[in-house]
Amino acid sequence: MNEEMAAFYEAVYHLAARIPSGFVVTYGQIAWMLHAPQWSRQVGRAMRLAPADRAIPCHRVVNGQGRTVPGWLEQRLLLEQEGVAFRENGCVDLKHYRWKPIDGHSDKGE
DNA sequence: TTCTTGACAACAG
DNA sequence: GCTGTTGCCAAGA
Repeated sequence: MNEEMAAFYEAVYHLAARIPSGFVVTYGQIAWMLHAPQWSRQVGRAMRLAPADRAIPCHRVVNGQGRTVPGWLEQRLLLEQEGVAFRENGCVDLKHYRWKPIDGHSDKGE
């Protein structure tokens, strides 16, 4: 664990803590925001190591395919309570619930 | 020290 | 659109 890694983890926690209710973000997007798209896996690892002291809504973080964490059914329930709709296959509509810290209403494409 | 695993993303079928 | 395989980087045994 280097200082850079620790800073990356802190950035992940800080960003995840900014996720509003009713919206979700992907691991890859978080890594992309931190200028480290190759560290998408480390984002997921940071979430698993997410300390309760930060009160991080890690349940609002899903993978790029919109699928929830296998083995963690509670995540789906929590998101449903937030207002996020799930498909029959268990995937989330990232097209409608993907949170953007830079812009949160434009979805026309660019 | 090396090998295996993992809350993933991207590409192929 | 969904499932399966490959590659990335770090942590654990």
